[in-house]
Amino acid sequence: MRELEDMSRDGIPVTSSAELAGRTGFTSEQIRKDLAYFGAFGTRGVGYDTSALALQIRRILGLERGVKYALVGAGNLGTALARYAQARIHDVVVGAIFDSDPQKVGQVVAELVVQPVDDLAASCRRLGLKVGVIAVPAEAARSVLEALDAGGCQAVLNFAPVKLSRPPMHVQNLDLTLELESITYYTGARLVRPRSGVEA
Amino acid sequence: MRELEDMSRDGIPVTSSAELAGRTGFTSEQIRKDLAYFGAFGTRGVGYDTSALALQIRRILGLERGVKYALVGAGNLGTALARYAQARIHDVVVGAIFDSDPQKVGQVVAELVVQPVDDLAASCRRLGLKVGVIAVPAEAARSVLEALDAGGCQAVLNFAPVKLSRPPMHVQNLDLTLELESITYYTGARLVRPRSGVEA
DNA sequence: GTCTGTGAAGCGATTCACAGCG
DNA sequence: CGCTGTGAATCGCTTCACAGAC
Repeated sequence: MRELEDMSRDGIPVTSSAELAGRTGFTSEQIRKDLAYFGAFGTRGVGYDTSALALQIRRILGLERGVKYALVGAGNLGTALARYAQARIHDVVVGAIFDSDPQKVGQVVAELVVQPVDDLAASCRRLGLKVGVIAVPAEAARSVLEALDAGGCQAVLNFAPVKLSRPPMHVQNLDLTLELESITYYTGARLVRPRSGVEA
Repeated sequence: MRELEDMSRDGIPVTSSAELAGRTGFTSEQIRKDLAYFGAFGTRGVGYDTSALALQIRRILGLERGVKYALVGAGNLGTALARYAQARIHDVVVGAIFDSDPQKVGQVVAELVVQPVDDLAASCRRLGLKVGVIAVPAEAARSVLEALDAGGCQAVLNFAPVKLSRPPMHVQNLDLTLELESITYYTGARLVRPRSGVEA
């Protein structure tokens, strides 16, 4: 979607799955197959209309009407996420920020006043927030998830280093500490050798 | 590894793949298979020694001798990562922080003085840093990767919203904006319906 | 001729199922 | 008897290859 929008902005009206492949690192078949799950968006013998396809993907992702999410945790990571998103993305935007620390409540982060976590569920309902982002310590994560559920959130991105799950919600766990710890595996001096072709 | 260390700390000396499965959300076969790639660490009929297995995994990941990494970008995300890691993880630790902004250079973040990016390659070599973390804007990411390569880094975690790759380095791309944008897909009101069983 | 959309083949990863060992 | 370690079966995703549309 990003490449398509870049191309459209640069005045390139049409592209092919092969060109997109070159720009994204996926294969052309992969791109065609993925699109096929949702419909047929190209013209045989020609390719894809960059702006039209970008729009379709926006629609598929549900980004049409700018999504607002509940950001829980106004610590370092939470603040980074709020500012980051505010600066870079236009379609996904922080709708409200929450924190349990009375010191943080009332402060302004990314143009929003930090709310007490106790209001989380109620605020989500009132503002109609369907997406939550958890950026709190591991211990607090589970209860935050429950509050988001109670507030009617359907999708959650969890940055706390615990694997959370709560059907039928969609919970995406993104553990940065894990990421940092596993990357070291790819450091040259291997101390334990895998038995066969690992190395993915 | 984390569960094992928790259990060991809590005085649980032995566990089974089934118990680990329950605690982690993986299946027991998955756990056994994964371990099998690297050797045989359990005792049939008994299970695994929690502390011994944790140690083996540490060794496999190369976490034995605390890894230090080069953190490039002392912005919001970079700062969050530095403090985050400093507080939570003990085995993976920031070795040096770099930024291109003269205003930031010289400032202290997570007990380290921010260095100019121009010194990146040289500092990596001097300090023997093999892991790099990129937390700079998209435009600057590619040149940072090149500098890390020149500095002898072998594994890189890239937070900039561009897909980077540079064999034979191992580059892990972790695009938070992408993560934020895709999570919205799982929001109830689906506007485009997938053709078959998507929904992974 | 070009490039999409898609059945069919291929392949790696997960799951099954059980032999082997304590 | 319990639980690991592992070949075999299965599954689903990726790649191939080509018919169909322009």
